[in-house]
Amino acid sequence: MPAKTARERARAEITGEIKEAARRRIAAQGAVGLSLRAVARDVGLVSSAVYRYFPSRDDLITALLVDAYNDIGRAAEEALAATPADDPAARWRAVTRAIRHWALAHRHEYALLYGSPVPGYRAPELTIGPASRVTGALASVVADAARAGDLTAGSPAPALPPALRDELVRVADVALPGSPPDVVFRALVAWTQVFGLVSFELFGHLENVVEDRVTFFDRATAAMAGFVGLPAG
Amino acid sequence: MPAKTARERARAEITGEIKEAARRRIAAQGAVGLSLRAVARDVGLVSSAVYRYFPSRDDLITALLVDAYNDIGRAAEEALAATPADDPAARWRAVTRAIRHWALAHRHEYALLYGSPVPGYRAPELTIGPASRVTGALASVVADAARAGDLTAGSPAPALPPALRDELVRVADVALPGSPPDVVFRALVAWTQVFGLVSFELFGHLENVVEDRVTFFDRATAAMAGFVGLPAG
DNA sequence: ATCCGGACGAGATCGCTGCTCTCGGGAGTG
DNA sequence: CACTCCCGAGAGCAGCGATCTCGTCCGGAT
Repeated sequence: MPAKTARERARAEITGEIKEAARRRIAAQGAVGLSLRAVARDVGLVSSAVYRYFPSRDDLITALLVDAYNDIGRAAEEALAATPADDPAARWRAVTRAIRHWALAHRHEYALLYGSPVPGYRAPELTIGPASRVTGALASVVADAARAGDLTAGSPAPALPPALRDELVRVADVALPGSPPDVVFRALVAWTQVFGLVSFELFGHLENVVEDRVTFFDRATAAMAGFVGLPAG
Repeated sequence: MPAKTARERARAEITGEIKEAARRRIAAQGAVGLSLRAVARDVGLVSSAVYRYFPSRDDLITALLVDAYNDIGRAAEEALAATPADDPAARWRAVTRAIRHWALAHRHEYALLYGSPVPGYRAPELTIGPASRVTGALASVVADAARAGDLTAGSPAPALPPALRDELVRVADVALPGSPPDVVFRALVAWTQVFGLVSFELFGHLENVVEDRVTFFDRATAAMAGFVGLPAG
């Protein structure tokens, strides 16, 4: 099957060059400032030629979006794989740290993924797979600990409303198999906290508030790990 | 001093019309799609005339940014004022609910404030005042409870590193007077959680995860109120 | 009452953008 | 060898932000 014709190879190569040039321009000026004509100039093409490879500017951005989701997802998964399985709190910190690290190294791509959505732009279905890789890495930390019976019982929370409870059971089925709704709930809260914190740091809302970002982030994620009930190894 | 000349009145009025038209267009298509020429057409001006009122498109956006910060800040403060002072947990929920409510009613303006910053655009100093109103409302809930000695002691956290501790003391001085560093730390974590959750909901990251957003949000903020140590009245 | 400076709106213009269409050449297929 | 189809170039369109010039008219000072 990989009997590629010369045409196919050339096409794949130029597609890659276009994406690479677009990535560089996004890193420099952000996604909203991405100019298809500038990308074309970078790769030595005339602007109309780029349309042979991407039907529109949005499709080019979508391709980069998928790549970025896979990239941060892979970073999270690698961090997970590199951390001993018997220390759930350390695993949580490792994954969240990997997320922050990737975000700092790819500010504009992170903004593309988790910042304001482009108005009128609806993320195609094919993005949800790659998008869930990061979340899956975070979820597996909690799910693994829950399955192993390692979670410390949280402070007794008031019972969740039945409707929400049912929803969380459904979430557990796909993302945190074996976790009770209460754990799913806490995991979701911690999940939003992580990205809220990273976004605040990247988008400048921590300016004049916290300067030692590394320490603060580590402490915050550790605290949220405690909130979820992940025991320190 | 308010002896406005006809010119000044006309100028203020047209400035307001331009901002109002721009607000409408932002509500419709978001800030990145804001076209100065379209705004000019809306108010019956030629595009170059708008430059008599705003030196550039960015300055127009900045004006709207300040208005939006003040708007969400006022919403938060009003929610605070309308809630009995003796129930810290309820006050926290009220303020966070007001934030979410405003965000849902002004999606694109919220995205302008808390989404991806416009690349190359540096928020002028004059935005930081209005920007801190929301944060101030949230902070005062915690600070008031702390001053009143109402905070339940959190689970014993490991001592904060001295450098971070000093920073948090400084933060307490300006935003949470009378609160110990540990409380400031928890408040900051809860703060990022609130905006992380709102942003995730607005930017579509809760799609296919949680559908009953209202209940989930209320439970999440209640849980974070507990995390901070705010007692239920 | 007159006069002059400054504010203001219109219009033209520049360089840029995303996107479409047409044309010509060359590579792969029969 | 002939045919098809892919691909790049180029021209062109409408729209954009921004600048400049040119009349006009308002308002305060003389």
